[in-house]
Amino acid sequence: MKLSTKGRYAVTAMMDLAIHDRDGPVTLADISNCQGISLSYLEQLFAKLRQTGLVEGVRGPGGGYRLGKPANQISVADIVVAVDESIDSTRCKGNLDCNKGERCLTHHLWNDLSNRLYDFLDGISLSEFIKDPEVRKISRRMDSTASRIANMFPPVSKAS
Amino acid sequence: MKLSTKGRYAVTAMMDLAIHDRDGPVTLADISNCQGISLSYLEQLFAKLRQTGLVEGVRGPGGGYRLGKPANQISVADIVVAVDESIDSTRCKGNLDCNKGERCLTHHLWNDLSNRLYDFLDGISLSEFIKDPEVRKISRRMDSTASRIANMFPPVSKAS
DNA sequence: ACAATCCTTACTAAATTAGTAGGGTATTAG
DNA sequence: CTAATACCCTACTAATTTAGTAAGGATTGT
Repeated sequence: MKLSTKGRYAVTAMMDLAIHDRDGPVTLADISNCQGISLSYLEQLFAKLRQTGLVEGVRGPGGGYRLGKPANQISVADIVVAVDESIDSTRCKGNLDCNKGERCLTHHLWNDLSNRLYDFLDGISLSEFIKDPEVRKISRRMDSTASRIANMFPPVSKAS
Repeated sequence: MKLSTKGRYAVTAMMDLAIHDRDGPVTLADISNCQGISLSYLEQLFAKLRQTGLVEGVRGPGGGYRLGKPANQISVADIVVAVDESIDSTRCKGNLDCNKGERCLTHHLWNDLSNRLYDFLDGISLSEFIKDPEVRKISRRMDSTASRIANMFPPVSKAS
């Protein structure tokens, strides 16, 4: 388990997708504009997200990305793992005996913690965040302005 | 909140200190040997740990490091924050309006998550790990075999 | 056809992480 | 006192990761 800016970008981008899920696909250009990172870097991240089925690309005009699964089936851990390849937990594996085997228990402890952290993040789904009252408020305001646009690009059927 | 190998080194090192707290100070050389990282790098980490009062250096022959506070008053979050300076959460602050202010809510959401993560890690203290049954078992075995040696060479045995 | 958008690859620059080197300072056993 | 131990500090380097650039495809709605 590792958590860096890369993971943060991925998680916030996925939040964005979750919030606008009903309004049709979200373009990377929008996210790039919002988060202030380059389009290409986002494309790298989304390549991984797509490979793991977390997002689904929609090509052509009016296209973009949408969630690959329902928001309540996507956990924060899923996202972090998809983009932030995990840490190599032990260095003294096998060849080194770690001070006559006695001290290796700290690695066991770390694994313990790492698992707990994973479980914690795995218990938080994207859908939880949309329930946040403050988000609902803002989101509703958005809907009124965006729904007309959404009518021009109506909900595309799941062509897959 | 950020979590990298640096944080892992610090946390495992602190676990080591917590386990051997009764046996006197733990030397960086021992930890270096255990974790397979250089002494100098450890010294850099421990400089930060010392500055935040998480550890206490004991100089002279037989010296080393010990916990700066009782193990139950040191959380994993404390350690991670001490060595892994936190992520800069927002880029579009102030000058950039984040898509007319609408999309900035993802940053709010990230903060929300980040706080939850912090609280989670803050709720895990070092003393919890020592209670781990498997650790107690190994730790006890160590004590019995090493305590006599430890009495002759008070700090720790590094015989080979 | 055309433009919007995803998709892919290759390369580069900046930042961070990890490690080295070498000097110093405080402590204490003998 | 002296020497050994071990903390403390600064500066440098190498490796890795992060972030960005560039350029070109592929797909699809209008």
